[in-house]
Amino acid sequence: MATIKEVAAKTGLSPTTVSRVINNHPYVDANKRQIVLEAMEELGYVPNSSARRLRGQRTDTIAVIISRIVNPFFSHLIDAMEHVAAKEGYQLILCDSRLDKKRELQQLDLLKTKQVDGIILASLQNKWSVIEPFTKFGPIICCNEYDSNAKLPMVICDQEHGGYLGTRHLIEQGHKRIAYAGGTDRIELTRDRYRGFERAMKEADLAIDRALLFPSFYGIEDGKNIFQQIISMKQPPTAIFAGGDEVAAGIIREAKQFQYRVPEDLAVLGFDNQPLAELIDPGITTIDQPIKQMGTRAVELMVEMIKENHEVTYSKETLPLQLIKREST
Amino acid sequence: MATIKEVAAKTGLSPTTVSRVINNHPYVDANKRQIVLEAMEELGYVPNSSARRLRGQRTDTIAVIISRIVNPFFSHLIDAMEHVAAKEGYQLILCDSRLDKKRELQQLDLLKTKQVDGIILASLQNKWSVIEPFTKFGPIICCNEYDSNAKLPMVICDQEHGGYLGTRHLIEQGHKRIAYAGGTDRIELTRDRYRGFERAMKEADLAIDRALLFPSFYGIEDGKNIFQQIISMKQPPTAIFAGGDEVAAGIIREAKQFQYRVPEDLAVLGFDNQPLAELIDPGITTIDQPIKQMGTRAVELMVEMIKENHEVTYSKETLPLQLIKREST
DNA sequence: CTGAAAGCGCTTACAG
DNA sequence: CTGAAAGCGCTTACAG
Repeated sequence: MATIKEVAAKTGLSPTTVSRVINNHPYVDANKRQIVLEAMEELGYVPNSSARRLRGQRTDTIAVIISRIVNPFFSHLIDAMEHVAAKEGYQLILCDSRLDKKRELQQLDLLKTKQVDGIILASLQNKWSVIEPFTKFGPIICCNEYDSNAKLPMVICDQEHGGYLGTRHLIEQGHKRIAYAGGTDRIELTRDRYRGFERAMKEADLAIDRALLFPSFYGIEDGKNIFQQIISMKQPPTAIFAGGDEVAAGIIREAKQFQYRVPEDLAVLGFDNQPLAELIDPGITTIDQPIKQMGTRAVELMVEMIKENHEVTYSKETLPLQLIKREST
Repeated sequence: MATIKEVAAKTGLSPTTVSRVINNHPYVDANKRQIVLEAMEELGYVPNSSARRLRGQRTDTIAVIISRIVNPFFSHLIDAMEHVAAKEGYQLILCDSRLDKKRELQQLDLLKTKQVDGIILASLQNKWSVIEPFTKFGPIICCNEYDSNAKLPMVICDQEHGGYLGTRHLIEQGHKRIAYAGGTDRIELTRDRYRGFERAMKEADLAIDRALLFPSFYGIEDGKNIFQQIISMKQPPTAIFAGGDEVAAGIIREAKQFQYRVPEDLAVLGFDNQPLAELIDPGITTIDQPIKQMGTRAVELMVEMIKENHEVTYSKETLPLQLIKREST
């Protein structure tokens, strides 16, 4: 690759001037600017990004940490984020923690090693006390998942309300034995959702049967397993609130396989409003998360922080969740 | 951030020795090694990656260019690739071209700007003549999509055979009026699939009605639109071979909405064997692509090329495709 | 408007 | 086994 020196040599100008042209500085003679531009073109010159980063102390790159790229929720979030990032002149680096604490830690190191200007945590594996030391090295914000101990800016959804909305809907449909498969304590997001579930149940004077609480799972296979457990219960639930549409879809699929009618024999409620929810039969009643808005806002906030050299302090933007009624309930 | 100099100062050793410890060189006194390690720990030292890259002329990073991350095909491909890359000590950068030539070109520039050691093209927007000049700057390989003019290593699937397999299956089910919605000429991959369709039709002495050929589309909405077109035909097809499972799912969804029975009134065949294909009702008969194997192999090949300083020459590994029979045909 | 010089933080021959 | 020096390719005060 040609270097700035070669461009300088070819034009008879100094590297400084060439650099000024590259960086669009004012105060470069229009004529000389033209000459430099042509020389760069001819030599196929492109600035070496490592050198720029080393010298300029910025990378124009943002890392996003998620926990599972094959989850459509995350791929749509990434899609939305990338869109804004590109518009703002930033590159996005996708980091998949695969729910692994050590991997997340390695990915946070990108900030220390100066590979990125900031990190958006769309999932959260480590505790705040572990993450906190990294905030010294650049902006970190939460988007989607969160930890209320964390002194970080957050762009999140009102999960408690989501849990409440879904549960109340099931109750309104006449259900009294309601299973909950969103998990109760893995992370704060699931805890808050569960609190919404609790609130709705309490409001309706319904008891929560601990036998009907399932850990939070992600995939289709998990949904199938949950149905298998339900089918073998002496007192099965009449409705189930799943932790995500994929889980809901797995439950429905397996239910149909075993000649259960949805929603008559078992009502199923999802979460996320993924494209999938509308595709399967019956369509999944679900809680819509404003993914695009959340991703967009998180990147905007991050760019702002990087540019303004914001220090990282607590702030919280909460977006609303809404119920989408379909045929599975 | 602490620098190598500070570590050196703290230990009373030279930066050279510290560097040797960082890079696990032999010939460092075991004792001193220990001292350096402790100092790094205490200072929270992490090497600046831009400096390393600039000096070492390598990034240990590979870019993968895809055309649409929300396509489950690509998110699963990325997932498989990331898995191997991490194991081999490489970082993966996800580049979404969004089917845009200019964006793809910018992403190819990552090689020139030395941000990555190599590029895996999982989709292809530009012609070979446009891509060719970039091969001077580092290894580029094709994975999934391809261009047979390209003098590049490729890891691909036998698309012609896939098109043939699916079509023959529909013919065996007794269909004679078969629609094809995989596109006929956008890219070589779709062209080859279409050639398989043609071969099967010809073998069975069936005519291809041009009115039943649809461009290649991607999403659920496209599937719905296709069904709308079919429903308004005087001589509608009895079966349709879609370009992907999402399109097939869209067709099926819309068909059911209009009281069409699948497969009795319209048989639908997909492509990819995405999780979706098994979830919806009826399950989608589809052509399975060995995504994991393809992604794994591509990264292995790339790592090999980077390490061995392979020059980029033509080579081709073709993986087999197979028919998965479900209820939609 | 322009250029010489210093320096970002590393690693790699080279010499010992 | 160890260190001084050069240099990777840029950009940014500084001086003019």
